[in-house]
Amino acid sequence: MGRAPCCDRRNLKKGPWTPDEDEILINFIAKNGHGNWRYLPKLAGLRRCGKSCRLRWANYLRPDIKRGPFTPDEEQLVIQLHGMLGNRWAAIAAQLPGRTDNEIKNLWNSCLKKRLLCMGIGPSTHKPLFFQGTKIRASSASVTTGHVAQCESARLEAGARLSKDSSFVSSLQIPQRMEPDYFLLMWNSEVGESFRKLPRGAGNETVTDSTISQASSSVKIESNSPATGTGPATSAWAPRWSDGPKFETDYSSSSEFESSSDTALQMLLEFPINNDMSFLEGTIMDIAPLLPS
DNA sequence: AAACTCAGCAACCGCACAGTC
DNA sequence: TGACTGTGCGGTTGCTGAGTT
Repeated sequence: MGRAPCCDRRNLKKGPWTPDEDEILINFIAKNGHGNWRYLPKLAGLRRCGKSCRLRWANYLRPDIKRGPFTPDEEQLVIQLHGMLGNRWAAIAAQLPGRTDNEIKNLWNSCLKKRLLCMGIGPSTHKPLFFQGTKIRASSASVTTGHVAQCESARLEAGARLSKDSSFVSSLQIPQRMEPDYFLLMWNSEVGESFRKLPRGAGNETVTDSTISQASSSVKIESNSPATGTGPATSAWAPRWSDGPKFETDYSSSSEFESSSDTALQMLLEFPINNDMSFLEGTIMDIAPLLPS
C-alpha cells in the first residue's frame, strides 16, 4: 500500500542547517512547542521536512544537550549499556543525560568499537574474539615486539585471569540471563583499575609514539575449527586462514597463559591516546569482512 | 603547497510501532 | 478491525577539517 511521505517533498531543502534556520526553529519551538512535527516546518516558515526538523532539534538544538567530548566515565557507561542493550541507542542515550542517541551511535562506531576490537573483545558480542582454538598469524617477525602481539597476549592473559578468578566474576552480580561483558570484567579488574587511574593529560601522549610505529605488520587470524553456523554472532566472527605466515602462536593451551607477564596492564597503559588505531590497520582490514553486518 | 587519507559528525532514509479514527 | 498517520529508531551516507605524504 505504501505510505504517504511525511511531508510534501517539493521545494524542500536538504543538507546542513544554516544558523538562520536554526534560529527560526528554536524561536518557533520556544513559542509554540513542537506539537506536530509534520506541520511545524510549514507553520514556522521552514522549507524543511518535519523529520529533519525533529532530528535537528533532538540532536543539536535542544537546550539540554551536553556538547563536548565524552568523559571516560561516559564511555565506560556506553560500553556497559551496549553490552546489556545492544544497538538500542535511544535506550542507551536515556541513561546519559544530555547525550543523544546519534551522538552515542557515532561514538560507538568511530571509537569504542575499534577500542574493543583492539582489546580482543567482539563489539557486538562483548566476548573475547577467537578466544578458544584460535591461532594468530603475522606476516612480519617484528610483530612479536609490536602492539598486535601485545594486544593478543594481553587479551588472553586477562581472559585467563578472569576465568580463574571465579569469585571475582561472581562478585559482579551479573544477572543469570545476561552474558558477562568481558570488557567490563577487564575494566573492573586490577588491570582496568590501573588503566582508569592513568592520567589522560598531554604528558602521556609520548607513550603512543613508540607503540604506533611498531605496528605496521598485518596479522592474519585463523580458527582451528571451521565455522559451522551461519549466525552473525558466531560464524561472522569466524577467522580465516591466510597464506604467508611468519610465525604462529597457538593459544589453545591454557598453560601458556601462566607464562605471560603483565602484558595486559602494559597493553592498557600503552593504549593510544586519541584513539589512534593505525597500528591495527592490518588486523582491522582482515577482520572487517568478517564483521556481522 | 598540493594531494590524499581518514576520523568525526551531522543529516538522511527507510522501517517499525503505537495511537487514532 | 484495519487503514492511516505521526513519531521514534537504527543504519547508512556524505561532508568537513585535521593530519599525513
